[in-house]
Amino acid sequence: MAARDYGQYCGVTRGLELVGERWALLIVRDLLVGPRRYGELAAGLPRIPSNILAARLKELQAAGVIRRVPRSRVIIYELTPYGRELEPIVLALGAWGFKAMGDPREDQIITSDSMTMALRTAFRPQVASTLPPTAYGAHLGPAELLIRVDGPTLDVTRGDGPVDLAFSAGPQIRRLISGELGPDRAIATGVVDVLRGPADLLDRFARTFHLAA
Amino acid sequence: MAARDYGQYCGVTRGLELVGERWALLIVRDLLVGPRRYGELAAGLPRIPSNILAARLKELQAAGVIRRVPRSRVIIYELTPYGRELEPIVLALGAWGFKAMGDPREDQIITSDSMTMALRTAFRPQVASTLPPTAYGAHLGPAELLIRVDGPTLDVTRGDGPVDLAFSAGPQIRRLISGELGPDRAIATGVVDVLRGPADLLDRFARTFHLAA
DNA sequence: CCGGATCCCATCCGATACTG
DNA sequence: CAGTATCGGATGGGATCCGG
Repeated sequence: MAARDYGQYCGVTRGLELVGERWALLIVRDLLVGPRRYGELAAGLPRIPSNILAARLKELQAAGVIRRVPRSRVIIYELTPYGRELEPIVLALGAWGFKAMGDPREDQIITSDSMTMALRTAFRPQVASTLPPTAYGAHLGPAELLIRVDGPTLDVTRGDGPVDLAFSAGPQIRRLISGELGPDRAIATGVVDVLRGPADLLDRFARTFHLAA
Repeated sequence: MAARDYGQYCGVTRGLELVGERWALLIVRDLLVGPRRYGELAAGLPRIPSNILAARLKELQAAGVIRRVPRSRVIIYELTPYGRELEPIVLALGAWGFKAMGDPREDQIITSDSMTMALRTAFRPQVASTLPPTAYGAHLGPAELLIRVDGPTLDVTRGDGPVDLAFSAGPQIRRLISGELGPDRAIATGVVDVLRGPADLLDRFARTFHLAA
């Protein structure tokens, strides 16, 4: 343990010792969406070697950040209350990193958990409160998300359901979230493809989810 | 660059690519206190190898987080506005890590920059507003800090000056900040040693600086 | 000195293969 | 499905060296 330790008695160094290793905070990010099985985590982090995932899970468990729960023949990993306290930090880091996102590269993928957290980051509860409850079905690359906004509360789940507006988009949806592209231009340029429902609901979506770039 | 890249198009991964490397966020932490020279950074991060420090400075510079400023024969590193936006994240991570700090080990040191940031994390402006302006001189291991509280504003600098209360303490001061130890018991047990001024001002200090454990 | 660059070794990570 | 085992290459740690 002395090797990876920073040798300082300081809250920041302690925090980094617990979740500063490569991949660790991304595991936390995905677990913030919900409990996950080993294979689900591996699928959501496609480039993580399995030995690293196994090692991180053990370390995070030893650090009291996550818990390994055997549940009816399968093993589930979930955040402890202490681990859940990382949520504002992960969201803030996501908002900070969002500003440095350029255009997507060919080899960069979108996962449903990362998009879910991005939506939570971009969600503006006070704006949403002024708008009628709305359900969106977003097909974002391989992820199919059901986004339900009701007043100041947001609920994002995987899968399908009844929606007011269904659309598909690629990584370029960032430009809609950042306001770089208006909803109408997003549709005109093909960044967003409306599948079902009135296209002007995309404006409501863009006002509900916004992140500075 | 493809090696250390996470392969996802996501704000969190982007943020981690910029400041997620080992030591990077600690360099940011120290620069949040103020601009620093190479040697000052090296002194504040005693276990960092010089090649790593040099490499991180270049990477952070390329990432737009810090700036290298030649100033009258010496080179100064300082945060860019974008880098300064990391402050709430570093403070939040420090508060989170604070909860996982046990008792200090022999080989763990305290630096003045890390203590300065810890004080900023623990500072409670709304409490301080109700108290008279106060200057503290804190001798924390090798760090001598001049802590000036005036209403909701906090100013921490290195060095000496006129103070209302001067005290010295070691790493155990964490137990005072966390409330685990009351001011009187902190003095009685020798955790805090009052050097000058009325000892009851330590109570004011403890109310001004508090962090949950 | 200050601000690094270089070298060498230990450790960690990534890719793939394998197992209960 | 949930991990271990293994191995080459990348990265970090520590010491030393160099140019201004």
